[in-house]
Amino acid sequence: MTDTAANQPHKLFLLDAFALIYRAHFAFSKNPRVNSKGLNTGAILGFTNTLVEVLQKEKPTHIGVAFDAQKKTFRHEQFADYKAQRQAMPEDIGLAIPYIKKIIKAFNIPILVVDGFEADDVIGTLARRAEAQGFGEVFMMTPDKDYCQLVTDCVKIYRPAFMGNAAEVLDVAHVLQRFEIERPEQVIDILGLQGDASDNIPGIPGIGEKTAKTLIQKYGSVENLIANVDELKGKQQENVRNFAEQGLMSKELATIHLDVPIEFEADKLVLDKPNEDELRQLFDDLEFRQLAARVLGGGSAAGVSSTAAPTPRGARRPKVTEGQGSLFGSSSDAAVASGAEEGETGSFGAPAGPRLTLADVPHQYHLIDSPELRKSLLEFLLQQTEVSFDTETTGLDTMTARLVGLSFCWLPGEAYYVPVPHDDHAAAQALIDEFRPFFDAKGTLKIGQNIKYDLTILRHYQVEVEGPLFDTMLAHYLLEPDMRHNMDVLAETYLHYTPVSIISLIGPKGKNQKTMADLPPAEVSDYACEDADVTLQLKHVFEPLLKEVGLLDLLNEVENPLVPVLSAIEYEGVKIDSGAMGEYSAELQGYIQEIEQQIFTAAGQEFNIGSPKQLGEILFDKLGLGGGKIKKTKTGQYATGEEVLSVLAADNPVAGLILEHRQLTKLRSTYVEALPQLVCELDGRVHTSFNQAVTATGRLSSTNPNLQNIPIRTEKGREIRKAFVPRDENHVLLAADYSQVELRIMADFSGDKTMIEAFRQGLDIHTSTASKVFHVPLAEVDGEMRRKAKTVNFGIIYGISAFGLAQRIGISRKEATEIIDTYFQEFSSVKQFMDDSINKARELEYATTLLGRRRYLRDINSRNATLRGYTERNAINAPIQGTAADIIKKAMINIHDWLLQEKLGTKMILQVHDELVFDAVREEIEYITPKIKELMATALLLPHGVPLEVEVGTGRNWLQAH
DNA sequence: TGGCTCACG
DNA sequence: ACGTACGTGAGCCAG
Repeated sequence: MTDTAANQPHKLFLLDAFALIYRAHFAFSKNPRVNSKGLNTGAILGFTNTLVEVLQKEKPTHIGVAFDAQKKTFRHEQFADYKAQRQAMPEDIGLAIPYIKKIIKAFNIPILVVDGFEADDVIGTLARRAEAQGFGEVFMMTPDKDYCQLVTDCVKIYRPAFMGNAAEVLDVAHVLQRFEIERPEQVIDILGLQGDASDNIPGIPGIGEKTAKTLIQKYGSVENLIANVDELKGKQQENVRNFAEQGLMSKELATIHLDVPIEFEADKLVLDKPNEDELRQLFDDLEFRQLAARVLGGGSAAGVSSTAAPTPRGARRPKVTEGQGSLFGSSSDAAVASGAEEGETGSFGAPAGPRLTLADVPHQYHLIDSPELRKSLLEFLLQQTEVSFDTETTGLDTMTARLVGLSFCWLPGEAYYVPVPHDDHAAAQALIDEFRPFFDAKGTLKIGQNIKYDLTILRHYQVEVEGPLFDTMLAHYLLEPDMRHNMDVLAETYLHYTPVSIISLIGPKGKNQKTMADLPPAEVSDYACEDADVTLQLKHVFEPLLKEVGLLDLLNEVENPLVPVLSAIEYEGVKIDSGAMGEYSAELQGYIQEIEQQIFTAAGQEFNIGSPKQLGEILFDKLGLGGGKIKKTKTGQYATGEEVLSVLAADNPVAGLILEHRQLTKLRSTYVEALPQLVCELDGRVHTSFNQAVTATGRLSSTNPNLQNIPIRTEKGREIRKAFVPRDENHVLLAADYSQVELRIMADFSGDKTMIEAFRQGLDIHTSTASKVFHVPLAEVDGEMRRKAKTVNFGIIYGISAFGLAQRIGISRKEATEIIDTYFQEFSSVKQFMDDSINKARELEYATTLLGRRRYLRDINSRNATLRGYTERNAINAPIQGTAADIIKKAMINIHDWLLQEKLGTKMILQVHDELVFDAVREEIEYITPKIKELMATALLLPHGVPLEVEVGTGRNWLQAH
């Protein structure tokens, strides 16, 4: 009976199953978890983790999990379109549900379903009835904001931890603040007015979040608003009048019903002990080892299925997709609990579990530590057609790291580790030289994970590794461009194997962290061998997958051959004139202080100009700028971005001063101060890292420092380029730029006669566009028209919108629409191309470049208009931006090969998306200039034959070279 | 750590 | 009606 509820600190948790499941599924969508049977377990793991977390942390006394009824609910009958827009449940979720129900049952937690009602009605009703019975605390566990209408002093929302956010309890105060209302029930009125796109609740046209809040603050409810519709003005009045019925219906739909025919019987919801055997079986089937250890106690999970026989040595490479598990034994006894299992969102704390070592799986890893053994290893290496190798070093910075060891593997499960005497450079060099024949061997495929790192390390020992190469990181990048390509995760996902973590060897990050050099070779050996082994096995998984989707050529002809090119570029580095930087820093400092004083005087006080928060308060609260309409950021702060301040600058000079201050401090801290600090002491140059596996489109990115965003657009910024100089008097910088590559690609892909003709004639493309769009002869295009046309041209590549164009050139949306319409009349094939790109992407759910590189566009058919729009613009832009990336990558490979082949001293030192920079030997300039132009222009031929043009310049610094 | 702002193509 | 141009990386502030 329920009489015990009244006076004890009872704590009831009611979970909204579907809401939590959808969210969990989404959380794993970036790196899906698939077990060896091919089941996507993300939703199951996420949901179960949330459940376990709440059980362990919150210790509820009572609990229940509510599911939506399978049949139609009363809402469908009331309103035919209800949830009609919602996509069908993803297949993975449908498959996950039975498992989740089984898990809930194994926990002995009741499942609550009432025919004709949704989970929120069930939960709402139970919460109300629990409160009426004097129950202590009720938590509705859900990420769904509709529940805000139900919150009382006793009933709260519990939003579980998610994507790094801590769990959060929402009480009455939170709700009132968030919706700016007086009573929680008014949440329904807000939702009734503004609607809810995901549930297809229409609301009233023209009313969004802000208007809804304002109107409810004034009128209190939808009904009262309608009653006083006469007070409203213009279009708004019309809308409220015409859609009054729809508003009331929307309110009704948003209302959670509290009269579901279900009793609240506290004793049926008392938290019971789980059925451990059932849970163990389920976790075992699902391969949730970490979770099993956490819920059922350490070690127990690993012991369950240890009877599985190790895979015999002869049985190589069972296919993962067939659910066989990996070479390292059946997946259930090989992969033991490890910190990595729970994914990398960080939201699921992973306490240290029992960890088996490699000793528990079949492998033969050998330490090769004598001249005789090395000789013998080399002989074997030279007989192989493909070998994976890995370097162990003292750190991640290629400039300072020393080699500690080399590992090699050519048969799965069998690897060799060669320690390198890292404290004696001559001895290390001698040992590496022993293996030179292998690195020089042109017939041997060298396989590595992020092999650029290994190449650069070896380059410091004068070893230039000969291709062909195969990088598993890049292989995965082509397969799944928007995921991470960390080897441990790849091993988990594709081999169902958990590699030894590096932390277990060198300790956690901190000042006591060891390096590989601090450990005896015997301890490093297994780790190093395992890396080479896993890499080899990943290659064998990825290669057929790539072949299947037609990406193997792109990998073998572009990405892999680019690796040594980038390694060489990074190794060379760029010389920085630190003295010039120092002088410029002082000069900037002078300007900054001057402006600072002016700002303080204008503000009447000193404050931190760099703090958007303080700045906003000064500008808007103290000085009262902005005249009424003040933009805020989504976190509720005043927006103080460039856009806002440049508008304000018309009213008050302070805004302009702040913009100038921003610009100067940015230049100082990001470039002038930071760059000299990154100059390598050994050679006086900065060595950036080019990341080949981060962008969604196929471009490179540059970090540490980022040399792809060195200022050029403003005069004071441009100065910085003067400090990028050639290595010595005998060199100059040579910069080669593609002119308008992306527009040329679009002209070619669309086959637009007008635009192609303009490029063929060598016209200035923006002037030519202006002439067409504004209907004036070429000669009469003025600067303003050209500027606008240029913005339009860029806009086209990005998937133009009238709003965006209007914003950027400061015209009305109507004018922007007219310009775009005219543009599409004049360049009708371009319009056709954009439509085709979207339609093709709708069908395939990805877009491709000229070389077949893919960008997945899984939201292209989303019902969410904003998301869909964003994805549609990607469908237009990705092939263009990505093809430009394909082209310059090809050019880099060809130029690098040519420079080597001709034994020239000129070095490629930078790539900036459409530009290559060289440290050029003076005497070579005449010879190389036309060749570089030619190699860039012909790296790839566009299908319709639109020519690519390249501009080359030279100078004593990067600025002059342009 | 995430949000904001701003540097580049 | 909705919200609004594509792709990056870094420094600073605030919690």
